[in-house]
Amino acid sequence: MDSIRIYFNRFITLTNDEWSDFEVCLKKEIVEKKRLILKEEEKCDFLAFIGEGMFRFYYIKDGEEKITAFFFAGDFVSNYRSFLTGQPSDHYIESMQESVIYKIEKRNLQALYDKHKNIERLGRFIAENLYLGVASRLDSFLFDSPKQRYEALIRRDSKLLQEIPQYMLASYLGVKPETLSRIRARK
Amino acid sequence: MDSIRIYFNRFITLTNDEWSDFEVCLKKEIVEKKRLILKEEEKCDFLAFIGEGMFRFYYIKDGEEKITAFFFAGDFVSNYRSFLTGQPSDHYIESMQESVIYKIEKRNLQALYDKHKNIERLGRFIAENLYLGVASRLDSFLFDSPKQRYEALIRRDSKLLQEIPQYMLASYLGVKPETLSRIRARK
DNA sequence: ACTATTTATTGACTTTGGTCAATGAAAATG
DNA sequence: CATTTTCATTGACCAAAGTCAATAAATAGT
Repeated sequence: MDSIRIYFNRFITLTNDEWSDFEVCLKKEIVEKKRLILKEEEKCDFLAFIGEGMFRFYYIKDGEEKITAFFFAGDFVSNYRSFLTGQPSDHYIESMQESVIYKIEKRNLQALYDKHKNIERLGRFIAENLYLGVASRLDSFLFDSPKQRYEALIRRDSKLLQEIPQYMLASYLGVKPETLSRIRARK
Repeated sequence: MDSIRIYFNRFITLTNDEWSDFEVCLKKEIVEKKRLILKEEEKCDFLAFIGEGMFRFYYIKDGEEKITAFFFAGDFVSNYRSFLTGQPSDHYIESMQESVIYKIEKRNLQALYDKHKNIERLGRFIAENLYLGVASRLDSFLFDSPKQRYEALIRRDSKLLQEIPQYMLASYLGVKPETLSRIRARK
């Protein structure tokens, strides 16, 4: 469990006191491949820190799976919108490999926010970080072509290319599998 | 100045003590129409609370203005990415009407974060709120057509339609003015 | 190793939004 | 109020992504 503590130093260094309070709220779970950890209509009452593995965050529109995001080791996976607002999720979260996650429930996190100023700050850092992620993804959609998005993706995140089937990448890029195949062909 | 305090109750109720510390950091500015409050390449070291007026947040690509967001009374306007990361802005922020803003500088806000737990929390709420905004905008781009985006826009935000010229709305929706005109025509 | 299933590619055609240009309408300016 | 400039609309054409369908390649299951 202590191995995941270092991940948090990216955001903030917690004292031993703060960390031990935090740690008792973390529930470790082993998740098999292709398991849903959140279903549509469910309220998302947790953040899950990914120790190992990866997840996809998708919803279904007109019978088709639309992938909004992927999450990897070191990320928090959650439907953050549902988590924040209490509204039911419009997305599914599915493991793409056998994974290890550490869940923290909303009510526990809120208690920690109340108790420790530093954890309140950690919560801010997490929100700010998620903001930056989604903002830069929005940017790539706003005014780049699918081809540019694909090229930016392989430049930044070659990990994605190796582990994720192409039709899922296509969905993530907002195009059809045929189109992604053609983008790759003309090069 | 007190009139803007009530806006904050949307996020959190500050004590008189917290508020007075906050208030002294707010610098009121009257901004004429079509004034840039942030230029490209500048570091954005402030959040500006909008008391009156509206702003557009845009950048220039291939000589064309691309509008990423609009901000209205009650919003915080800023290049939040630049504010958080310290990187120079890739966007401009321009007033679209004569406006009244209350600026708070990053270093002052950080001092307030340190001093008052409640303001630290306010900072979290602001980040969470901005996250929700950009996430729902990303959603509309991910898998809706321009036509669906336009219709969603007029359903939610008819204010936009009245005050904003159509070619700016087009840019905001990610299409050319001609296309938006045609979308409106076929109905 | 063989089979069934899933995933990726390719072709022909359609749809949609972009481009360029002309025209009309509205708003700003003097 | 007249003129200029900006903004919105429309048409003809183009380019890019979607659709539908066939086939090939890769993967999983037995």
